[in-house]
Amino acid sequence: MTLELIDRIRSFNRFYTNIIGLLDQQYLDSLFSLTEGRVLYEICNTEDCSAKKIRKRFVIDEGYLSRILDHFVKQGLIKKTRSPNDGRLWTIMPTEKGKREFAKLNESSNRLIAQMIERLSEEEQAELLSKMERIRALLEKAR
Amino acid sequence: MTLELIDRIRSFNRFYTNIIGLLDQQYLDSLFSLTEGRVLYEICNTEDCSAKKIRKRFVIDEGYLSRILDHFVKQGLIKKTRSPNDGRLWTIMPTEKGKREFAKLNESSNRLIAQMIERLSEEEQAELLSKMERIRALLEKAR
DNA sequence: GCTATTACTTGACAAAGTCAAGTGTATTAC
DNA sequence: GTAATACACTTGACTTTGTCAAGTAATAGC
Repeated sequence: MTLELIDRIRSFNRFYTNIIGLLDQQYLDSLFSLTEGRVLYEICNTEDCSAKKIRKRFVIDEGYLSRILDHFVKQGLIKKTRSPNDGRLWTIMPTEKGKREFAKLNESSNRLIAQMIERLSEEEQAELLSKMERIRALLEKAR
Repeated sequence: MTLELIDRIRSFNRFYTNIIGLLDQQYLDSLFSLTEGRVLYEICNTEDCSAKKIRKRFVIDEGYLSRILDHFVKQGLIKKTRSPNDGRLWTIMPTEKGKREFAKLNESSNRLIAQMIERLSEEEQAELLSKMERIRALLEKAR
């Protein structure tokens, strides 16, 4: 394996870290931190969501997550109910307000991505996506 | 522009955020935070480096950067000298120790990337890189 | 039923990042 | 030339974000 190859992959990683950083700046204007946004995303996109399931999706300290969820409850964004099957688990459901806030965040993320690619032709946009998905397939295969 | 396209790009972004997150965990074992590592990288890879130049490479609070540099000086990783041309600027140079520490960090990053792709064939590795570089070209063009 | 494990919570703390005012140097406008 | 302005960086005060470990309550394994 050449160092050249690795260096260039790392260069891409720095580049893409910046891209993600730019996109994440939207959170500065929102009510949410980046991590809170990610948590809300999982809550709104996971069947029978629980803290346990969220922690399977990405690395986050248990206590920190607990506090974020607590904060969401206080803001009226989610409801927690004890799971009927297993009393240690809490089932987490977004409230109507939670769904609305998530939809807002979602739209603003969509707008940003749209801006990011608006100057590309349709062909180029399709090419971009197909390359992304190929990268993902390769990296997942390599795990 | 279809929503489907945007959704799938966002899905890639979440995926790649996790990849970068995994790679960044190496910093937990090192003497540096992620941001410090990035700053040290720029110092070791920029001609006539200054705080101003670092801030052109990525978004970082001026005061925060100043403190990181101060910390590096105290650790003996860098030397700051007033620029002869413009007394407002400080020229930042890594010391021998700074270069060594950076080399360590660098090697451990290289190892991680090597691990990440070791199960791919040479052809697949080359394909991965070429797709990354095409993505970068497209996104830079679109700016 | 006793022990161990699991899911989550809480307290204390540290790290990371932000904001605004402050210092010294350079540039611009007259 | 000098007064006003801009620039590069520093410092103080602060908030946000994240971590660690001990604690509570429920379940699982024997």
